[in-house]
Amino acid sequence: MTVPDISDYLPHIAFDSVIFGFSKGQLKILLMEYHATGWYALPGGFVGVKEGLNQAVERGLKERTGLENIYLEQFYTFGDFNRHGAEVMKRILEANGYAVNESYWLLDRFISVAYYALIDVEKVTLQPDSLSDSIGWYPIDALPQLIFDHQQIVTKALDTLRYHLDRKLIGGKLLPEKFTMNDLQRVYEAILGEKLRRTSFQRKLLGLDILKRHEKHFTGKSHKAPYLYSFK
Amino acid sequence: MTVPDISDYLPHIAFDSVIFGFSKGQLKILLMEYHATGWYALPGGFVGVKEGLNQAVERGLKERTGLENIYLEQFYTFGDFNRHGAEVMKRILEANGYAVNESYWLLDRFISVAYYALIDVEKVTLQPDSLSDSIGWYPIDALPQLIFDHQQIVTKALDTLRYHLDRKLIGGKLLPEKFTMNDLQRVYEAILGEKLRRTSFQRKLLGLDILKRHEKHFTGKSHKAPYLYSFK
DNA sequence: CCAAAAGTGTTTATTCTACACCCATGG
DNA sequence: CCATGGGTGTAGAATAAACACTTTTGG
Repeated sequence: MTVPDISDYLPHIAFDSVIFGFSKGQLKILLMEYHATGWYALPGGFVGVKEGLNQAVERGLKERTGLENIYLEQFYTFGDFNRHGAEVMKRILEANGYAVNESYWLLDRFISVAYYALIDVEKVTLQPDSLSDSIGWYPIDALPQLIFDHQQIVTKALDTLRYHLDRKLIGGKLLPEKFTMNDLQRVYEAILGEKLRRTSFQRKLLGLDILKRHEKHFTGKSHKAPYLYSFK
Repeated sequence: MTVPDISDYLPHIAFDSVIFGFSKGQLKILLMEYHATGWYALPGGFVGVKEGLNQAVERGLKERTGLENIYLEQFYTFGDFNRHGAEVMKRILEANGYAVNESYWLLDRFISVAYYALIDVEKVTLQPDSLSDSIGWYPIDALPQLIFDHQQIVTKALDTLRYHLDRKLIGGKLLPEKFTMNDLQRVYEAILGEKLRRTSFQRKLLGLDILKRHEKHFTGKSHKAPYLYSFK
């Protein structure tokens, strides 16, 4: 079995994606589980020699989720010398049946550009890569142990997401096109990790003048039907 | 004359620094002028094969300014495929007396991690690199034309600096240890590009409880002597 | 005593918060 | 007509802005 070839990619440069989704009231991210090792990692990839960095990340995201044109934001580049772990990567490759020698490129030191993405979980069709036997959603507050510095990357992604939440008005990117105010509030609460007051939240978001009100959404429950909203 | 050798550095990876300073009421940045070409560029460099990314940038900053332990913040990684310009780099190298062939590493495509730094201009001793005949301060609103995408990098650095100004309380990093409230206000005005109200500014900054008041500063002018302040 | 600039007090405006109240819905 | 959750009105609190006033300094 031949090992993946480097010649098409820039050496020492990688990207990692923290892909956020929201379901069952929880904020979750996508993780890959590597064959036979029980190790988890962020979905990532490499940059083609004639490919733009952002394009590479978009390509990687499409390969894993099938989605295009999704909200994507670069937030930090991790470049510590000791952030890689050659022995970890070697175990992963060997568990996949590759025989690698010490100079194999995947064992090298990598600088990784990290992005976070916000997607509607209903729209994705998950697709593992060749080294992983599964890809799935894990709640942000109950993640398995991650390889390398990926936990640190997740933490920084979450910090950045919270930081951007009120400034870039991105809360709705985790929901379908139309949603109720209560849906949106639960997204905000999951991201911020705290309860918000219903009336204040409603007033604040309506005051921003970024929501368009649509028809009412009848659930069959015995109470007033909420309006559906979308972002302008 | 031999050309610089790549073997000690990671290929295709660079960093660029937008080094801000404040003097004569203006916000300025450091630029290098390349020999014989009349071209200007941000000070930058490359990452040693066994060197951390942040350490590389700190090293580069020390080489150009003599300063250590300065405020430094990574803000974006530029990775478009067409951001480099091999013909520009070739002209620069040739103007320095290097004969380079088409496959020379400095002509390759680079991904560049950009940082901004805030320094006290009084503390620096400027030092050009081997390809430049000068390094100097240029007001942010009257920059010469820059090579590659360096103007875009500067613009994004300034956006980020404005964005961080109130959140990270970094205005004072551009001033000496002790300064008057008026000094600080002029820094804020230069960064934001707008006039601020004296009394509101004073109250706001004192209200943040981050300033320590010292002795009065007598200038010999016929008015009340202002207090000196430092950051806690 | 005057002009200039620094520092502070006070009033006003604005924004946020809390709570109350009313509305719609299905059982 | 009741319970439940959704939407809005309003009063109070907190914050921010605007303006006036006082203080200090050297000529």
